[in-house]
Amino acid sequence: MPDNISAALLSWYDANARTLPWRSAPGPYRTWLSEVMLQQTQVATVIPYFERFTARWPDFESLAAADDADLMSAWAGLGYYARARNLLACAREVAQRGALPDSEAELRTLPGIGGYTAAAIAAIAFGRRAVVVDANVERVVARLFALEEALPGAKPRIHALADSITPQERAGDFAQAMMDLGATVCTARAPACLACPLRRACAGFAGGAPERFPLKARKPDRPLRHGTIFWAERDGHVLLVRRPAKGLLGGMRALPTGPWTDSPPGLADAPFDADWRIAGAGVSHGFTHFRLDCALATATIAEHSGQVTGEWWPVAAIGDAGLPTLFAKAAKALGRGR
DNA sequence: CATCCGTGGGT
DNA sequence: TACCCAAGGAT
Repeated sequence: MPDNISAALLSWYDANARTLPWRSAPGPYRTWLSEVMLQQTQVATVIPYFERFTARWPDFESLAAADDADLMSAWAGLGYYARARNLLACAREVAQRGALPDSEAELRTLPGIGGYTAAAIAAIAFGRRAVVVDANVERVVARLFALEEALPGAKPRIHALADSITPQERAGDFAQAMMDLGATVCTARAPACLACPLRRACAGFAGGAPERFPLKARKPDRPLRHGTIFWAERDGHVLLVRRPAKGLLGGMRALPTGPWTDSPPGLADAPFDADWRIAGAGVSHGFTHFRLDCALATATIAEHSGQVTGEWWPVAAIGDAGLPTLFAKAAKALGRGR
């Protein structure tokens, strides 16, 4: 049965593989870059970022020489900004070593490369047999075997089952085929079982309710937190700061804020004394594990007193500052965004 | 092992 | 609308 599954899937893939930028001119650099961008991020979102990155930084050497701020700005909007910091650290390490290692174990030691990404690069870029398990594979496997054990506890079991159906040859194509299948046929909400090449082998389909798998524990509600975002304008420029390297939106250029709190903090934590005014509209933003409501405070000043650490950015070019979405929303709400 | 870490698409 | 979900990794 395992051989039947991989053969049927590879045959389907040969006829139905998606055309994706990283599948043309393949190689270690493009495979690595795409896999990092695709972590917890959908294909449609990644494509324009991948195109811009590969046009500007076509190989490890050019990326390794990139300016940190330029890299972070180019990543702005893609989320999970630790990926961008690790991307740069990884590129510099690879440039120093001369090449990306081709074994799972060595790949696994590089910044930003965990178990999934190491397996994916080994299989896709280097033709190694590796067991590649992402959320698509988890879903397809859970349905194929009608797995009653819930995630995340079922991960070891799913990995073993994925191993059992991974072929000795073409493991990279097999992995990509599983992900294409999960993204286009074996989807989370309404799987298109009648179009599935694995239908006859699928215990979930046989049971009549494949969409029930994989079982998952319900996630707790996200708490609501509050903050204030400060828009300080002087002579056509707005004050921007660099957030601390670690933590939320770490390392990103940003508008000044105070810490997030359980109730609206108002004008506490303003970057300097001024005639701050709360704007009529605020911004709401959802993060992975909490929701955030922010008031917007504005001040226009002739010159600031005291030390202000940050940079004064042309308001007309605020769209080029590389701001994370929360702050891009704030600029837009104030009529300064694009 | 549980938390933390973004964002946009789809329903 | 509110929620689930996505080519996960680091701590």
